[in-house]
Amino acid sequence: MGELYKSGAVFADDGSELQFCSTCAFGSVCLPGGYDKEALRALHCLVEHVGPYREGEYIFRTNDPFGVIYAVRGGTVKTCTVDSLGREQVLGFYLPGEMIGLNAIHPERYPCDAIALDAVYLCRFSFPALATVASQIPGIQQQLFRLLSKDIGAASQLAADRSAEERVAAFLLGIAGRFAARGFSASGFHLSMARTDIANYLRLAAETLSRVLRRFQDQGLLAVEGREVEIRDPQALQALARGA
Amino acid sequence: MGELYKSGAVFADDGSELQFCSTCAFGSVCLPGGYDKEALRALHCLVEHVGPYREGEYIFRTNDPFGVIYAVRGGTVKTCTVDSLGREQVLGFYLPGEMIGLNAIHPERYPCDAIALDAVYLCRFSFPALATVASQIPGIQQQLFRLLSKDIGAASQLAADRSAEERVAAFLLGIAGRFAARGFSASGFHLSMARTDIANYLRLAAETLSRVLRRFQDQGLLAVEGREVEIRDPQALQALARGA
DNA sequence: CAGACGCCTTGATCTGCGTCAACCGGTGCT
DNA sequence: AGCACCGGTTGACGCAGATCAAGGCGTCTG
Repeated sequence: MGELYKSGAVFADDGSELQFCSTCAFGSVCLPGGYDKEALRALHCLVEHVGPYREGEYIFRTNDPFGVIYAVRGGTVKTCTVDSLGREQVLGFYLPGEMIGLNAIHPERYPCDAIALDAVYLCRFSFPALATVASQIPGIQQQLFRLLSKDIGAASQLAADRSAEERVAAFLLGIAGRFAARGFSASGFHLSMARTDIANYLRLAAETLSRVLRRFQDQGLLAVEGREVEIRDPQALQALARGA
Repeated sequence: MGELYKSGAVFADDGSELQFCSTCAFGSVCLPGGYDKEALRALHCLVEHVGPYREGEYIFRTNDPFGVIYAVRGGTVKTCTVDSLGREQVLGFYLPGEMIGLNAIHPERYPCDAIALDAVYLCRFSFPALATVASQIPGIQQQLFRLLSKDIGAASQLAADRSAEERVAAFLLGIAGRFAARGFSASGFHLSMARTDIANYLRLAAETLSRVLRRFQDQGLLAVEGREVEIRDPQALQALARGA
């Protein structure tokens, strides 16, 4: 396995402003060298860097009034709801470059908790301010629409009716792809979330997740050691994820 | 049971333009008498009325290139995907006043099929044109953000890990609430979708849905007769939906 | 009008996954 | 060092809901 992902919190490599932005959700519209300098300036003057949040800290809580959205700069965040009789439901995990809080626009309150899973650094955007900028800069409005639309797709994906093996395979490939998109290794990586959280996210019992991982490992599809994962046979996993 | 909902396709009562708009997703920003006359004019000149689509007709298909979104004016639409081995997954049902196609913005292709369940009338909006209007009229941009955000919530709701009874109870109350929001009866209504579709949407077998409905009926929570539903004890259903 | 087909329901059986229980190794606290 | 605790794994068992099978009813078709 590689080195980068073993060193703890996931981060853009050298920590410079520029590197942060290259992994960010707005990267495509506001990277220096990209065609939209104006967008870059506008965003840079409305973003606030916040963090670090420590493991277990809340970034926002269910029912907090909505005002800001966040982009993850470093670390990992989970969002979850807890229903009327205390059952937790993990809604998502967010890696660097991903956006949190978009599901709060409609109810105007956060409909879930957001919790740091390790040391978390964020960019905070006032949503009203961002909306104003968006109405002046089409690229940014467009990007917001895309991000929102993408989240609908992600949630529908989760809602699909699939077996334990399909879900686990799809989850691992999904994570791998997201790491790859940020320039990390897609074959070996560190999971910053507990088995419990992954299982909950996949709507499985932790025991079931454990058994599926063992089975995959016995079949040589991957190697798992604690939270370190190495994908050995992505083709076969793809096939499983699609319901072979 | 009442009369209106027995007469077939669901529609705003008198069919006038004004009535259509009062049930529409943009109603709140563009109703005459509302404060934003400008928005009203802008939207009215970019909307196209289309339909009727007949039962079973496709409004769009998976992988069609994205260009337009639709608001339902009359009738009911279902969206669904079919996975690599032909398993269908119903993603949603859309009643008058609801928006279809928002999940296509990101991939720039429709990620699902949209199929008419009865006689369907739609308002069609070119999305690029709508985005342009949105950047000039804050209320419309805001409304689009809200609609997108709402869909994330709806999809997450569906993804929640709940028992057959919880899902069915929540579904019926959800439909009732949406009818009520459009000015129809919340206690008695007509389902325009087949049991198969509802079951699929709820990730249940059709047989399970049938049994749960029977049980609810035996407990006096509701009366079902084919596709006619009458909610008898909304309190109790609420309790069940929350996982009593 | 007869037959066929689709939709829904009901009953019997099967099974994937949840639940319960026990155990292991690592980590932090006293 | 000793102990408690937490996260993860494994095995035995049970159950909610899927699957299989059959039958009823309404509608379309020839």
